[in-house]
Amino acid sequence: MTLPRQHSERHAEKLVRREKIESKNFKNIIRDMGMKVTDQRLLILEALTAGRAHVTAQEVFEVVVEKDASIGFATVYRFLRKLTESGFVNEVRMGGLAARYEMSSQVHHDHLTCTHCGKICEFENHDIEKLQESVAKQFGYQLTGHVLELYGLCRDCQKKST
Amino acid sequence: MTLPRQHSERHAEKLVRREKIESKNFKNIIRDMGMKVTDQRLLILEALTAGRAHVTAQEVFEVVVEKDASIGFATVYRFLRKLTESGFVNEVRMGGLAARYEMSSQVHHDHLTCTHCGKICEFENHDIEKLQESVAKQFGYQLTGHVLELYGLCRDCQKKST
DNA sequence: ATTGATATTGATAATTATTCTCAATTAGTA
DNA sequence: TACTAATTGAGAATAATTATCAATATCAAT
Repeated sequence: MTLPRQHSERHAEKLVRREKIESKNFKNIIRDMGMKVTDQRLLILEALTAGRAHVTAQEVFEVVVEKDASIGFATVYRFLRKLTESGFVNEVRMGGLAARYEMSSQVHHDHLTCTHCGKICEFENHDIEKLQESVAKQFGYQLTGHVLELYGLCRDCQKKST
Repeated sequence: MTLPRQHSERHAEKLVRREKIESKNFKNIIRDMGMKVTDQRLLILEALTAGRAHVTAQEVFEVVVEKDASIGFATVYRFLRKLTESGFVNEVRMGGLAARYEMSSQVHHDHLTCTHCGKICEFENHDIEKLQESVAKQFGYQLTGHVLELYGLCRDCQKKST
């Protein structure tokens, strides 16, 4: 299947422009962290943004090594840690499994999961967040993050189980 | 400091009685799991109940090895896993740190964990629980459970990292 | 552009927590 | 008491992550 030439050219142009913009943003992210901009770091950020969310360090490494066969996984681990510490990336850990990473979205949310069908609703509740802060303060902790997962039966599954 | 003889005798009696009762309960827990009762397993349960909550496998091992120098840490790990799978024990994991274990209590509580040293505080906040209920209701869910883990820097680690 | 101080890199060793293996021992039962 | 299957301890194996260090690349100042 071929597209009309004009269309395809415009498409290519757009891609190039977008790549430049992203690259610029990536560079700014790295500079914001007070670090030097390197090809390896740009590739890692690209992999995190382009691929699916919740990837392991190994998965990031496998994507990046395609474009730069000489990269070492220590570099990936190192940079992921820095990104996590700076808050640009979220680290999610489950059991004893490898940590998974995702670009932190600006929009914070928690999850409400149906224990029967697995449907997930995202929600955000400012009052809960404030109470969490106050609990942490009460114990002398400086809050840096939280995991709140609610489990229940969704409307559909409540009907079915009756 | 010495106590009046009578008192001290009664005290000793109580201790013995309690030990027997606990030992019986421990045996029942093990039998409920369909496993054989061994001295090692009784000692592990004793350590989990007597010591402070939220201990690592290594910490359990260190307590138990005092009473039975020949025990291997594989035995501790193995049994802790079984206890966790059977729900008699709760496993709490934070970051890449060692898992921590506690006897599952009837009293519900959430955790506030230090991301630096792994120290865990338990808390209970009725307001948060009520808000969770209302979020669930809002989405038409019938709430059955939740996980709330707060992460932060404890007072000590805040000082150290300055 | 060249240089130089310093950060970064890749390879590999080290570490940490946990699990696996297996021969010897032990608990529960017949 | 003897048998059978579960359990044990020691140490090897694994898996994820971090530390080490000499070689290289970045960036700021010239």
